[in-house]
Amino acid sequence: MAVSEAEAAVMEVLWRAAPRSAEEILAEVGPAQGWQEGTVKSLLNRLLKKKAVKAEKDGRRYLYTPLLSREKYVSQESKGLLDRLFDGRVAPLVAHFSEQRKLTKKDVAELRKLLKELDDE
Amino acid sequence: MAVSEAEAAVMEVLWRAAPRSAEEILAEVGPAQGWQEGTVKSLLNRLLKKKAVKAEKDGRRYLYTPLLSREKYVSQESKGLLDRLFDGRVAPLVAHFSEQRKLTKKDVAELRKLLKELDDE
DNA sequence: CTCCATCAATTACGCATGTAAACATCAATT
DNA sequence: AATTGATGTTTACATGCGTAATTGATGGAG
Repeated sequence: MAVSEAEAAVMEVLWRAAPRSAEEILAEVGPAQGWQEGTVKSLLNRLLKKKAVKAEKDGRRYLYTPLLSREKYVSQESKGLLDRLFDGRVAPLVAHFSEQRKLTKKDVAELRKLLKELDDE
Repeated sequence: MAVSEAEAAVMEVLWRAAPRSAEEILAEVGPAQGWQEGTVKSLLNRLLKKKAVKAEKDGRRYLYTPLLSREKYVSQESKGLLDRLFDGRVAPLVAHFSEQRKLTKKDVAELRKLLKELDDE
């Protein structure tokens, strides 16, 4: 079962710093998403069921820690999109953004650097 | 309302060639996805409701044509992923694929070419 | 004309999701 | 010990999705 988008918002908090209590997570994600307590609790429980986080007791409450790494999650999502829309190839994806003028100067500079580094191998 | 993944599979058929009848669409997408008639009809109707396709009567049946372009769909999906996972910047996305060794020789060659063309502007 | 075959439209159903209320537990306070 | 406040657990409910069966319309065969 995949981690949904709302669940991912909770994961993001945990990826920034963990372990965290439900209260801390709510404080960080609640306002931005307009969520309240029950919602965050539910998301945490679904993440537990999906083995994307684990919880350890800390006195009266629990502290949550990610089990699924951000790297892994990002990989899955990215690969999914790439396969579905660009036949699994990266260059067409970048070409797409280029056509949409979504490449900033900084992007271009970084891409150049990246390619140069690939050369030096 | 967003076009779902199953719906997108139907759109792909129409993007390849349109207008098409439900029967033709089924023939092309059914076997690959393991769908049968009713499923494809439902998806077509949902796409109609979402204004992603239009239908025009052709004798006893309908011919379907995309209203949503593939370009636009790809843009929405790509931008969504980019914003959610890479803070809206392209270079980190490519760096990610590079680290995952998902860049083929061909990708690298094409990226080089792309950057060169950007130079010539 | 009536009946059948062919399409499309409607309805259905289980599961995931987003969102949250209700309930349970338990430590701390009165 | 009883109450309260903080937390976590369970249940709920509307919506969307994947999948399909059922119903409805309509043009062609007899």
